[in-house]
Amino acid sequence: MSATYRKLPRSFYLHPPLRVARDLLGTYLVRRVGTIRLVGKIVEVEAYDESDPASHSYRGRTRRNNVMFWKGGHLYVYFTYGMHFCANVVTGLEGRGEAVLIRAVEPIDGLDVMRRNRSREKKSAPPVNKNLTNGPAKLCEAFGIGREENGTDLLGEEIYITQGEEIPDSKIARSTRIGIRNGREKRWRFYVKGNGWVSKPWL
DNA sequence: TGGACGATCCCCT
DNA sequence: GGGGATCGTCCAT
Repeated sequence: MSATYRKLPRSFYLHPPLRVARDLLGTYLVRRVGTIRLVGKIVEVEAYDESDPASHSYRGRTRRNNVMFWKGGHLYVYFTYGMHFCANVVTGLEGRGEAVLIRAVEPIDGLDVMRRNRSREKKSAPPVNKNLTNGPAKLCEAFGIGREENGTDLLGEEIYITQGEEIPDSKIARSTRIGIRNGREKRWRFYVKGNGWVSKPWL
């Protein structure tokens, strides 16, 4: 791969979640399973930290949220609503309880496998069905991310993030976060303006 | 030990 | 636009 697509170094993740959230927009999430390579451009994210009543880490470290307290650059995957998984990028130093939820990606490579993984998806409108990856649980299903991927080191070979497209500030929108009660006033959601895979472009 | 609820999605009306 | 699916986690009893 060219220099443009270099894997993000550990140092990228060792910053507060608001900064990492913004910087993640335009980067490429990569999943490798054998010879298969799935790639999606990150277009929507949300930040969470330990002082934040909406965060899983708010009430301290537990078995469920343990990975959130690891050092930046790991994947925190949680199970919710009895049937869905969501993936977060852990940020900051060891012990801080910070993460960035990946809410949407634009499919770049491996779309046939993503469609197969999203088996419940019935209608497929050409050229690409945005329904494939325009939500946090949808993209996990498309990328085959579940319980077993919790704690994955993003500097490894299985799941990682590379540099991608530079998104200028003028193309970044900011809003309150989706689907939470406590801490709903915080505008800690970031997304790429006009991108067709953003989950709720009107918010 | 039990019950309420959740960083969601999909189908039905 | 609304509700059901479905279960791990947390907190109150």
